[in-house]
Amino acid sequence: MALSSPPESSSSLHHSYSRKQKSLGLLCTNFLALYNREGIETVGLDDAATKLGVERRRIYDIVNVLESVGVLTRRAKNQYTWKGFDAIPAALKELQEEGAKDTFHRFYTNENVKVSDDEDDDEESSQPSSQTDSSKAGSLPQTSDSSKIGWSCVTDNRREKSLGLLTQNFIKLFVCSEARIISLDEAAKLLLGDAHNTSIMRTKVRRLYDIANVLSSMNLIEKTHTLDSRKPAFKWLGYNGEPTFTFTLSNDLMQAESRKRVFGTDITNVNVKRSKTHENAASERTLKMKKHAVEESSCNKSFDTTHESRHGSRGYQFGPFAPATGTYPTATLDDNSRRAFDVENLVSDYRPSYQNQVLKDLFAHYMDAWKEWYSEVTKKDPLPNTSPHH
DNA sequence: TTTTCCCGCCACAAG
DNA sequence: CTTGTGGCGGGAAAA
Repeated sequence: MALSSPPESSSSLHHSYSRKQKSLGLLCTNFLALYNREGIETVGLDDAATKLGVERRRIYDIVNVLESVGVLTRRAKNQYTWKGFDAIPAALKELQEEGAKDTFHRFYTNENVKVSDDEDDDEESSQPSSQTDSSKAGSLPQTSDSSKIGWSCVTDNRREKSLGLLTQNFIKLFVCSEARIISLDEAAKLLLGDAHNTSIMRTKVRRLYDIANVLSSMNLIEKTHTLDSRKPAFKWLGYNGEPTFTFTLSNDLMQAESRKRVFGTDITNVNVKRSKTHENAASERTLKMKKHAVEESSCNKSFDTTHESRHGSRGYQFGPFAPATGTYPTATLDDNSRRAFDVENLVSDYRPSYQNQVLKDLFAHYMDAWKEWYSEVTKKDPLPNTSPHH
């Protein structure tokens, strides 16, 4: 047993295609690592797709939900403005107010999810002003709607059918109710208010999975289980700060990232395609870092006492998604720490993840910080390095 | 088996 | 027309 990792069957045969390395959540994490640093002000979709080695389509998914939370704003075709995590609080507040306004009176109880059967979400209701679009119009008395706070969700027309709105509505569920934990099934049902059409709901849930994954990588929510610890569900974390990688790395990484980027040659990210691909050789035994079992519950709670959202200053401060409110009935469970998860993906090179020089460099910095953090948390350092911290 | 959810077809809006 | 955006759901990996 060389590598920790999955409980896969016996001999590790060709590690074929793995969905985990293609997940939206991971992609989002990388996206954030790439753009969440001072100095960034615009992000181009092509640029992102190229650097991250994915198709455009996926970038749209991420960008749409990030925009729903204010981290990004569409500026023009193919171009977005980076607002950063600092824009989240305001966006959240806005959602809350907005949600409280319209028909979003959901009464939840700590132990019982009660939902009235009447209609529900779709926050566009509000003023029943029949806005029969087009056809001249000339002078409309109450035109109003001149976006007050940047992106407003009203004013939207046909096309705006999902993802962005779904994300906002999903967040409203948390932010406008007492519910701290909601399963996607419940969310889908609530955000649908109707549909028992399995088909409709199935699709909705698929979208929610996508959204939940990127929201998770931002640490706005966390995967857990319902109170009766049965069905998987998500817990609202709010804006506690850290987006996965919070430390700022030195300049050399910046440099690395801005290394030449030519159009014709995209990164080597091949499409392993899904299917039982035989997998190309590439089995180079290189790094084989043994991942210490972090399960030592020791590392949990620690940086919780003072959660200032001021990230950016160097230093580690990983936010291991930690069970801040440590309410895990039975410890253990799938504690796939985002962090450990990422480490594993980045370290193993027998499988190409979203590669790029950027990530390699990022990983190096990340490892250093991790070592430091590790030795501090568990008074024993994994290596001769001793952190000077008291 | 069920749950999670990636992939990419293809509709439709912009150039 | 071509290109940019993104619904939508099949079906395969993961649990």
